[in-house]
Amino acid sequence: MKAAFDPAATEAHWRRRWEELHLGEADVESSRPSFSIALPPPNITGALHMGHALNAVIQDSLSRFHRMRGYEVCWVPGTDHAAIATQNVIERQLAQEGTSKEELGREAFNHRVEAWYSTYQGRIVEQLRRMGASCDWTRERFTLDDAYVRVIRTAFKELFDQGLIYRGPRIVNWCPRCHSAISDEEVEYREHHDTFYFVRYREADGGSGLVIATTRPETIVADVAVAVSPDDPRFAGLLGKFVVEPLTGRTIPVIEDEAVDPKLGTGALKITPGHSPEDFEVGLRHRLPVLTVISLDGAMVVPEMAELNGLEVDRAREVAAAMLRQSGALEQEQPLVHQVGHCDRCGAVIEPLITPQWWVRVADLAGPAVEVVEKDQLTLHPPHFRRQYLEWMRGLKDWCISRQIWLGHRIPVTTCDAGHTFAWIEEPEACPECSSRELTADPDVLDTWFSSSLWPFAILGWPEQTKELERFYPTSVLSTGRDILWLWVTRMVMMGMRFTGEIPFRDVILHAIILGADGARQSKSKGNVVDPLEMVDKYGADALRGWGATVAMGTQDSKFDESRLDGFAKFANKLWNMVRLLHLVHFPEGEGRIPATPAPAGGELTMVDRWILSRLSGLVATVTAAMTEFELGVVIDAIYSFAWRELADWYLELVKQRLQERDPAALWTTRTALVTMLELLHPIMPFVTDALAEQFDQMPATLDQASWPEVVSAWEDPVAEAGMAEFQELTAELRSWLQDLGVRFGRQAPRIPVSLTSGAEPAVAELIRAALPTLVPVVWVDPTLGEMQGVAPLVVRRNTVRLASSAAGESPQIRSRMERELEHLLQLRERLESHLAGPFATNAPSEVVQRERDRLAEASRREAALRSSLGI
RNA sequence: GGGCGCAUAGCUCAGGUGGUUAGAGCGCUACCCUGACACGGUAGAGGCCCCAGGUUCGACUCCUGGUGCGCCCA
Repeated sequence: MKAAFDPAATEAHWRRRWEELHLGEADVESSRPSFSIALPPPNITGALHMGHALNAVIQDSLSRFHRMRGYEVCWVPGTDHAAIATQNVIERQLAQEGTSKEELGREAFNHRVEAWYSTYQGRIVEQLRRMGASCDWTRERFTLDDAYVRVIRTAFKELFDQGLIYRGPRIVNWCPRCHSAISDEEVEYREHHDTFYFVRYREADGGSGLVIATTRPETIVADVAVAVSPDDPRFAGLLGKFVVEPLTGRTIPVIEDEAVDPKLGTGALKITPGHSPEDFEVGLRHRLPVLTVISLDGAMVVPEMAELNGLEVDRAREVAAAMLRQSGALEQEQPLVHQVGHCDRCGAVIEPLITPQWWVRVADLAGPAVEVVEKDQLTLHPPHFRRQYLEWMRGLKDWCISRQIWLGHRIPVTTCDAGHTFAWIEEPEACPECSSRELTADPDVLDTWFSSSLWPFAILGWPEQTKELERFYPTSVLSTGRDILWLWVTRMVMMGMRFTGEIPFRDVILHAIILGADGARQSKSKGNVVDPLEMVDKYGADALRGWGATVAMGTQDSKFDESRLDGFAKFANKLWNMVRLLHLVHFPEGEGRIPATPAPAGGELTMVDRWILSRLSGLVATVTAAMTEFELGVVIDAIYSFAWRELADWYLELVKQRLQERDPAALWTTRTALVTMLELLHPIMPFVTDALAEQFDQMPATLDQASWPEVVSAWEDPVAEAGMAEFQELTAELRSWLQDLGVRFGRQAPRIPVSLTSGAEPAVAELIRAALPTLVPVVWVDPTLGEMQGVAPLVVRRNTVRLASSAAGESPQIRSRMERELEHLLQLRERLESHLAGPFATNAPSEVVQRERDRLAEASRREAALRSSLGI
């Protein structure tokens, strides 16, 4: 074995091996229980970032764990065509090239899109593979595949035929840049510093009227009413009267409506149903007409007012304000900070507009989706998302699923010249009702969240009743970023319930968002995106995965911290060398596989062997429980500290000599501990663990095919654990003591002669006597020999160590250390005494009280010893 | 404005059904290139566990209020 772990060389080899073994490929015919995951299909708009990496780590770790536990695992990968996002990216490219999609034409545009897809699809798959994702690549899906198109049309037609999808003019979030409607969830609210304009509307009969406050004076020309809060005394006399809209002079009524907040602005609100969602609702309630003065391009359409007509909205706002100022209607202007909707894809300001769109009637769909969470058939992790989910679902409005863009799935609806409108799966040539061949296809495309809402069952072959569906649906786990809960998870649940009658997944893991090192969300424009491949190249895939495990369970968004990867890269190397230690025993000069040796009889195991086996058994229990609860952070912490802080730092250090002597108990115990640890770690760090498992004889081709370790209760050994604890404490104290004495620790430095008096059980005393000098440069001498004057003995529990040499001389360091220690003990004793003298002694459980009494006794003993040493 | 989450070492983060001396990685100091590993070892410095009340024998942990930050929704 080489002296250091080389991730780059190892990883390529193991990726190939896993593929040769068809590791990720699910067998529908097997008799094992099922475990399935639908990979949230990444947007094919770009490469994956560290958030995707985290999600891949979670899913892959769970997949590998379940394989080892004997499940038939089916983890289906894929990508999403992300229509609006991709179209935006390509449009930006075209703009840079000085052209546009209109200039290019549909066909050439589609070629550009295909080229883009093939580049990034490959890139994404490459990234996943490099991270070690053991997906079932044979089942990879893309949301534009023919089969997927059919799924979408089938689902759409079913909903359409049942009246759950309808078309109608309603106010929508219109992005003038994308030239499309977008859903409520795709609107991002940002703070704007604008002006609050206070505008007087006089009464039609000449009265002074009232003043409204608005941020959008340009829409005054589309006002159809002024509303005030019911029973607002300020406006009581005006109700039912008419006021004059101050730009074009139209008369409009004053109405009352609950939606008006009397405390906001002036308490009077202009009502513009054509350009405000809230006003649209008010308009419906009062049967008001709708005026539209803004085009789909975001320009004013007011033929009767040349000053405004054709202007961009922003410019029109200034012009309208100027006109009002001039006419005296504008009475006041105030700065106002408020939230303004932006398109979360392109950043343009959203223009609420009335356009005909396709809608999903969600009322019927939401019910079952609420029920399954209420009844805990579907569990959200972390649990606080449960309430958020339920509240959001209960307040759900109809979902706008049509988009006016070029890219995406066409809405499968056609209208004939006789006016028959019908949905289809195969594109029709004639109207099914009247056989007319004069057909007009709907020009819109579908929201990508509609198509991806079908993902968990679409990838398993729905609407056919496939074996895959029978076998792997409902899927077991869905893991995704917590920002996707509304956009996607909720919709998958609704659609899953509607089309399959079952939940699409049992557990949903909502992981944290990975922020850039600067604390901001990763974005290309901010330049803080970290490419997982770069991290894999630099630290190795296992290190990246170790990092992923530590952040997997955070409830809070997490700043990316590269130093964590560095730590795990070092850990991988540590593991490598732990195995190498045993390997060198068997093969001092070459290659070979560490042989499996027979288990020794119980009596041959030393206390140290029994200690590490006991710890190992506890580790198996901890890791298994944590894996089952998806607590990857607990898993990696537990294994890390066992491997490094117990197995490497103590067991291997103590067993070296016995290994050289080929002590069978030592060989067997070391191998057992190493192999079990590798098995437990394999789901999270598959490369280094497989590379190391390969160094052992009688191992499966990959640890994925090993069976998950069982807790061995016979290994539990409290006696060995207690003995080792005493040994470890004495060792640590002795090292510290010697350091304070100024003892040199070099290779050339002579061993320090010390004597030991131990009141511990013979086995523990023997352990100390035999093993301690292998860890600390001391040599035991007879306690009856002369003791170094002026240097106090070291007392740890039942053991006393005295310095027997004259080499160190009188040591001021040790004296000051003793004094510090004494001071500490005095404080501790006082605290304990007052504690025990108070109500604690009578009220606390007796074992807690006893523990405190023991501490006090121990402290008093040490104090007395110290005092005598210090001569005070 | 409503809801949710968070506040722990210089930085990034764990943690605990309330009970010894609160942990990790990285960084920092000193010593050690010892036959697994310098991608290492040993020792160490560094914490009013955000603030104020409350419950309790006992609060970093539970409750209330406050402050600050983040996210989601209006």
